[in-house]
Amino acid sequence: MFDIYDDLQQRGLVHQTTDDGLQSWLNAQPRTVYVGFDPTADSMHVGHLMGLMTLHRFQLAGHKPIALVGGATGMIGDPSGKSQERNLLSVDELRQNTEAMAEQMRSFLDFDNGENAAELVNNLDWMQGFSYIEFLRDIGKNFPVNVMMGKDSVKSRLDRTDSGLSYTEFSYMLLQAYDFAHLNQQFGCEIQAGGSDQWGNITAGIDLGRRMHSVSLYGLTWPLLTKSDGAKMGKTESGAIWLSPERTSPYKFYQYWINVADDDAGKCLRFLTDLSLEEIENLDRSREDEPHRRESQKKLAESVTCIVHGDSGLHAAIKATEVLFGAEIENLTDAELLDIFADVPSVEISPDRLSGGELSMIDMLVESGLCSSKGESRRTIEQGGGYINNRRVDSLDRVLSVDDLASETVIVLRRGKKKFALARFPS
RNA sequence: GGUGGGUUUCCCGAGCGGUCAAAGGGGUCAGACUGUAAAUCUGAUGGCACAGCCUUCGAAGGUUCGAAUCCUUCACCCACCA
Repeated sequence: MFDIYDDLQQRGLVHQTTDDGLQSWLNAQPRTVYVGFDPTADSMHVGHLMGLMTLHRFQLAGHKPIALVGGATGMIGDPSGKSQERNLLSVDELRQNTEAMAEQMRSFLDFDNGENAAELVNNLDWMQGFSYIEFLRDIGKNFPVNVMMGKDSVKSRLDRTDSGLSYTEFSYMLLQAYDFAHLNQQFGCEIQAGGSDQWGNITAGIDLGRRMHSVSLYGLTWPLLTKSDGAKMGKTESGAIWLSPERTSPYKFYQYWINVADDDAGKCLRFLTDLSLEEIENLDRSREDEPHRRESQKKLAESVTCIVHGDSGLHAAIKATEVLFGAEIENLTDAELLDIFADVPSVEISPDRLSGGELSMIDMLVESGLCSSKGESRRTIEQGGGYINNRRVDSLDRVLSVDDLASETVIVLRRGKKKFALARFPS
């Protein structure tokens, strides 16, 4: 067992705690900690990494982690940090999402290592048996509305004139609070961790535990992971970065971390990797002294991709990176190319047009979707932004031929630095 | 209800009878530099059969050799007065 509090503290992961004695309490004996995840989609995304890694660390330190998937709370929608009432998901969607997320947890937590094996629970299991009357009598009775009204998550919504807060969302914290009390009874769980926006819900659970069972519970929040420019980590113009390879390919996932700004790299390394503090400090120094080597980003991308996608996913991502950012592409097989460019859009074109010498680069860029009009295509080529197999096209009249095939039937097109498309000419 | 002002290309915003596909800025896209970064610099930025042609300036009509620019009607927005 190592000092988890000290570890979290040094990594900057302690935002708020409910008790100053938390550190010694944690070190006294193995404890059971829980973090909740709402099943809002059929995959988790980068935003969930903080919670997953926190549980992961607790487990490494010798404590018992419980990952709670909110099958029940997900039906309500947490108003914390949300500016608008949420749309309700269907029971069916929630069930699928819950299962998919549970599967993804396996990369982060060990569910069968005996002593402090992780537990996976779904609050729907204990919530669905409740009748409304029962819940009001047993649970609701313990919540003073005036206290609830004081919570930031509620207050901020009441202050808005453009979007209110439904009774349903207002009641959300009762459900989450009950989860904590319930896990305490069932698993002896005594501490709940969460993002800083969960503070209100966590303390509500602690209050409930004291009122219902006279137990002392603890809470811990981590800071929100944001970028130095204020934006949310894990969001790109094209949407969130997901953990599921179907939604975000390992290559894209890897690239996201490779491209993390220097200013954010240190934080990400501390929050999202298992690297020792000593290693991280070395990387900090490397970023300072030889930033061009980007050791931090490489290490970060490697580490995070590996835990999410495993060794094979990591290797695929690195291989793809080498090809995409390497020299001219040639002498590869279709299989290799299609694998590497798995998440690149592709168009299928009749091979006759290739052998007939009638397929111009101008048309090709438009047909592949890299350019939206011939004018744009023309411009791109004129400015040196059009590439075939990573080799720049220098003439507006360039016509594609069978000699341009990078593999049996594929030509790799590129616009600018990073936008690729595949043209396939199946025979 | 009355009187003025507005509606411009992705956004903001100039233009006020021909030299207007329409200044300038932002954004975006390419290029250079670089570290697959940031900053910076350069170029591009309606479509096409691209030294030319076609379609755009709230909508529909009209005046004129010619209109984003003038007139009429309609729609929406803003300001001031009731």
